Amino acid sequence: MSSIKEIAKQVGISPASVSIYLSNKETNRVSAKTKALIDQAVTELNYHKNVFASSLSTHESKLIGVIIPTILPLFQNDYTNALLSGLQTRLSSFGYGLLFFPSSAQSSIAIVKEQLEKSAGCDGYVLFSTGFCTHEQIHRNIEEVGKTGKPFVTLNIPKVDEDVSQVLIDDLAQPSGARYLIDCGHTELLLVLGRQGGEHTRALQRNYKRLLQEYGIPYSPERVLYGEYSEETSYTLITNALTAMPQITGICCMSDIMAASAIRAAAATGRAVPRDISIIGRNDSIHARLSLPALTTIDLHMQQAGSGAANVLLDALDGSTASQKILLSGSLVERDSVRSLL
Amino acid sequence: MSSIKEIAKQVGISPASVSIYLSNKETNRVSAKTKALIDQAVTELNYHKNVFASSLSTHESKLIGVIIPTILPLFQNDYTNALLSGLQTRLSSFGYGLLFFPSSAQSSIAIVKEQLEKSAGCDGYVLFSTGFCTHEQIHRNIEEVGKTGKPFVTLNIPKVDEDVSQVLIDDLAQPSGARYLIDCGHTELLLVLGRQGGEHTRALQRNYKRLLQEYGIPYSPERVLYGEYSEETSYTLITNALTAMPQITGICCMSDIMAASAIRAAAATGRAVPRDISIIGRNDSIHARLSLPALTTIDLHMQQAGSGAANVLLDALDGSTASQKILLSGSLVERDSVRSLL
DNA sequence: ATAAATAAGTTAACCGGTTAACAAAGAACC
DNA sequence: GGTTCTTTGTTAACCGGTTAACTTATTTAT
Repeated sequence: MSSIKEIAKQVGISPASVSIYLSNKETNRVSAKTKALIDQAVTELNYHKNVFASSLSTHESKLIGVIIPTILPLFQNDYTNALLSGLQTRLSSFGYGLLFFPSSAQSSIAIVKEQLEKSAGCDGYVLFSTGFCTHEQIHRNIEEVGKTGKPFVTLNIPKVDEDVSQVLIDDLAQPSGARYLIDCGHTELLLVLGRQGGEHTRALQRNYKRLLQEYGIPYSPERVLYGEYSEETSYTLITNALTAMPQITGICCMSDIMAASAIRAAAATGRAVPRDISIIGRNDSIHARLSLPALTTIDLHMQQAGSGAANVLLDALDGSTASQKILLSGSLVERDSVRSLL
Repeated sequence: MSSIKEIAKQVGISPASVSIYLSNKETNRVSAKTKALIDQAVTELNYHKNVFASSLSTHESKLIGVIIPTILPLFQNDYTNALLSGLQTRLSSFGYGLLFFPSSAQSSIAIVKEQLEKSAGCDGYVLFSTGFCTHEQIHRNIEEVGKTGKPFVTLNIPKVDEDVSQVLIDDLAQPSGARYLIDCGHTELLLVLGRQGGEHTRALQRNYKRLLQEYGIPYSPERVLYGEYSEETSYTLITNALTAMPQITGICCMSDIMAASAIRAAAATGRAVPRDISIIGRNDSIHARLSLPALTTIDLHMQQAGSGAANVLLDALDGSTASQKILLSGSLVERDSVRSLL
């Protein structure tokens, strides 16, 4: 590893001059001749600036820490990937890199602590909430990240009172899909949720109950499934449910993956979609476009949420101290998996 | 941001002692009593070790740089995500974090250079190859990363002569799917490739030609499509191709996404899969399991490749200097999208 | 011709931790 | 009682870059 000193030695100047030039190529404190010599030495010695040394001095690392409290492998989840994608794209265009920390812990809170442990030095953080986080844990995690004193945004988190920047997706807790099915005349519904105990699931379920009440449709627990966002679990559960309850005409799923599984489950139990049964997904991920029939779904604008979070963070990094709350609404994407009964 | 000095001051000892304890809690150079005091101060002052300062001293950052030469948003690609997932999971369990650098450049080579520019200080690198990389660029990129002197692994890269560690997927360049279709009696084939010019696509195409020759099947360019790994592009191209060439009975796709699109295209042109037309995918991603009929596909074991790469890197980080080449074979996963004509 | 401004560069302290080398006090040993 | 070993620390240099303050030589202005 060549250092700034070696460059300086080769050119025959002081390390300071090299640093001055390298951190601002337009400086007029280094002559054109010397600049050229430095450039040459940089190439010859294959010099790359040590970010760590540099950050240590400048107190700026151009690195954002990503805190995702999950025990599942990363990069395997639709929601998170879309969010990350939007985030990365935007941050990257402002010169910021992303940092993912290791963690061997098992609980949401311990993971966050462990990841923060190794992260001091980042310019800011993005805190995700996942299907593993309970209400209580979300608050603790926000508090923990807050203690770093660095700017941060929370993402994919149910609305929270704390005075922190957050990008909220209005429809995250809204059973908009179910409402649409009801509006299309369906009353015999199946609701496929994520992970039992997770805050996302709980909030959605709460509002679903309220929705049924509003329409005077009875709520029955056996019509609520916990598919755990997994295609296998949801396929099995839905297949069983459809067999046990042939009167079902509409399935509202909390994710497109589970909705795609629902299509398969419908086929497995001899039903055609949407003729015999209507299915609605959520997220408008690629699965919605690929499945046959293509899924009617709620676009949660996850990618936009990611870039929105990046914007908020960028503002804070820029010195803005006010916490921002960005509210995104989901939108219905009508495709071919829902039939109106009216 | 509290520092080690503040801890030291509060406890009334030298910063060195704090550092000694904090970098090895089992040390016997600090008394139990002092240890407790330090722990207390750490909690009270909410101290987190500055990784950068620490790495600077120890020349170890526990951070791996991920170099992905693409201009597309990250985390939106099946292949890459599976690879990253395997990589992250394994590296994480050994305490390594992942670093993604920003880049605004447009060419594969410039991106790699720019990302390396900001990365000195990582303990090692993972170099991806993408559909954007030509043969020439892949070599240049390897050379560029090699110049850092840090251990690195190449991933998702067609076999390369250089003496560098690489995880190879044997089937990356093999038209195993096409061979299977032919073995099932299909001779009127459509090949759906990725991006024209990309090395992955080129290698596969070359070997596909050879395969047809081997079986005495004529090769015709209009039966080769460049779907660009995109569901829309491939859907349009395949729909058109099926309309123009009704004799086609088998479609071999370079990705599951394109295969899923092929199913939709088949439906759009009035064909049933696999009755009228057989379709085979590649990667065994979630799309293969979700589509209806479920896709017969080639499992490339991407996730395993990722963790394999992590292992190789871990070895190198551990001091092993020999470059390793890990060879993974793809395996056929038979589902419901291919019908035997024999 | 002289003062003031500019150009080009240097010195040295600092960022926050780490670690080799050293030190002082008490315990253990002969 | 003197020597050696432990225990529990400290000092100071260093990692690689940055930057305020300073210096010297050269222009420019008056």
